[in-house]
Amino acid sequence: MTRPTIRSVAARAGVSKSLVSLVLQDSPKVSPERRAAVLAAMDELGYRPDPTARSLAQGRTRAVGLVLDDLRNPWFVDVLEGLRPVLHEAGLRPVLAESRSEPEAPRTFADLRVDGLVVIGTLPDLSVVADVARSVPTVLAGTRLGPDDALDVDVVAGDDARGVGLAVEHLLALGHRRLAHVAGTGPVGRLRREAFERAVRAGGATALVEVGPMTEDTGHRAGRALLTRPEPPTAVLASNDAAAVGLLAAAADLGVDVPARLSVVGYDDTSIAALRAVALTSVDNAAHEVGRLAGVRLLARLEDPAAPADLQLVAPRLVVRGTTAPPPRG
Amino acid sequence: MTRPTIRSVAARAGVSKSLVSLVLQDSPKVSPERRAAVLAAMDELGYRPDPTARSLAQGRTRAVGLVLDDLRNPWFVDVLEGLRPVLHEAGLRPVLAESRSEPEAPRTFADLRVDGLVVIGTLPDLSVVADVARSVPTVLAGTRLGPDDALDVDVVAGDDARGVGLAVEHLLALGHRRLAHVAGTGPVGRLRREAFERAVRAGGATALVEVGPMTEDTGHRAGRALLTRPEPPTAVLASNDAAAVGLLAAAADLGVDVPARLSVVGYDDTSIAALRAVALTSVDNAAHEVGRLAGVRLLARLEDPAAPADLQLVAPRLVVRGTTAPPPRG
DNA sequence: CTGAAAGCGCTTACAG
DNA sequence: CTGAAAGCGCTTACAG
Repeated sequence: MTRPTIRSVAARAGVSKSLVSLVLQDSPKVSPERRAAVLAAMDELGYRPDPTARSLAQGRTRAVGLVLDDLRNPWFVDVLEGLRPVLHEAGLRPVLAESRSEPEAPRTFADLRVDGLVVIGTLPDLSVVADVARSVPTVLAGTRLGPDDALDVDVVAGDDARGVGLAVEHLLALGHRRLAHVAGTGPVGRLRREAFERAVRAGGATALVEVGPMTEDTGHRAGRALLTRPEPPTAVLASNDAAAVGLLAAAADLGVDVPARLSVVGYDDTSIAALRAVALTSVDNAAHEVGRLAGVRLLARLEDPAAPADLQLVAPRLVVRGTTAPPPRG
Repeated sequence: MTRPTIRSVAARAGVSKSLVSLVLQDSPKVSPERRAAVLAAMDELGYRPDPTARSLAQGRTRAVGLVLDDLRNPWFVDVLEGLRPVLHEAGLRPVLAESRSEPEAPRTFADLRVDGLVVIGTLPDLSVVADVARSVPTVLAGTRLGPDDALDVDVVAGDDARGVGLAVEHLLALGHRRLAHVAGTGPVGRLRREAFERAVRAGGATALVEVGPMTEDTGHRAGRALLTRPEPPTAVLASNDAAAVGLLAAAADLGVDVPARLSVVGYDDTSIAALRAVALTSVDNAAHEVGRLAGVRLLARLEDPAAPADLQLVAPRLVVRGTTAPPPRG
């Protein structure tokens, strides 16, 4: 009971092997009668084409490698959700890898002969990607290139300058005059930080900055540092939601009431922000849309590999919840 | 500038095509000198074997399909982390799919000719898996078979009866006498619920039960229902951490202090439980170990497809944090 | 230990 | 519209 092949289908339908192949490819050169006969034979035998053989013959796998740094970050999953339907519709099948546990993932994908590569979020090191991008069409989603990245690829990302601007404007409008930022590292961290300082300065307010990896722990540590200053800030913008949650914990530790005495804003609007017990005001970075556009971009790139690399920014949106309020009086 | 193949490598090394193939397979039949020559040629040409061609010739893909229901549930990611290294060491490459967004994933994997399949966590419907498991070696990780599942496959899961027992014993030891459980659906939900009722009864205490899908929302709703009863419980065990977080939110809404007036225990000990702002007492379901053992089980199954199906239970562990305490006096 | 040949299951020109 | 042939890049007996 070996698997049926085009050979057995052809025999059963009383046609040649290549006719079966043409039917598989929906070729218009096949008469309706023969097509019906072949389809019937396929059905009777339970035939399913072997993608391995097809890939070898066609020289393309119809697979797209998706690399993200950390499956635990729900933001990545949002991007994935926007991306997946686009690939699916194009008959491409996503294959996922987490670079944190498999740093060589982009190269592995290249060896697998994927048709394209999408890198989601900021990777600690882009050099492997730079290498692979020379032979595989590649799109970066939800991250930005740094000045040192020798990489000429399409990029789709949230407009961080605007997102930070929205958050700062919200806080300024509430009346805050001492604002702090827990900044992340990497190109995105730098962009957000610069936008923060620019926006706060433009509002004539004071900007404090703490820096660290975008984790709960960083937020907690930064929170303690900021809140024990002689003149603590009345509002903090975190580099992401995890850091914001750390800030909230630090405030709780120190008996600082949020939002009465401290306003906190997160970034990315992940599911953690929406938890009732957290209710974090956060910048929705349009992850879903970033994913969708990255997919569209990759398809365009597959069509026209020679087109110049493109940078596309998606407008973010501020989601106001329970952690922001006017500063305490006096 | 076409990719190098064994053909070009052979030409460069001055040997035959098949000799190159033998080197690729680490065959002991190759003389050290020739092997060195071939390896040098590969290196000079930057040769990487084509896995597509290899799969077609060998009739195996060395890929393992991993199906999970929801990438957002961090518990799944923990299982993945335990599983991945085992597969990696065996030269198998994991391919991930989320059944929530791709219900046909198991069948897709079968069409791709994966060598094996691991189903992680509870799927809403196992019928597709049952179908695929007939032709593809399959292991279920972190879920249990229901009485109606016509499926004869290996299962590796946390020992839910024991885990629930640990939680209930903890609460009884603290002095609680009115315990509630927010039960989930499916085989796992049923197991946990039965274990809860058994353990509470054995302790001579009163057991209340609310049922619903394992979400924050269910926890929130159940919390309101339980806490507004004439005689509310003093402790609640949730079916998972998400539901427990919903419970915490309901308690906060109603001004019920946790843990002074209500103890809450979660299940799975996900990263949410460990957040400082949550500090949830939870049952560590040994997700990592479940993943590891599922991998080991799959390898054994690939070795011996005829072996009888096996059920393996992993001992859970209670992680006590800040949401449990003795009941209020009086 | 080595080399020539057939084959894995499909697709792709190419001649009818 | 159809059929016979070659080829995708490997592996696998098989004869030397």
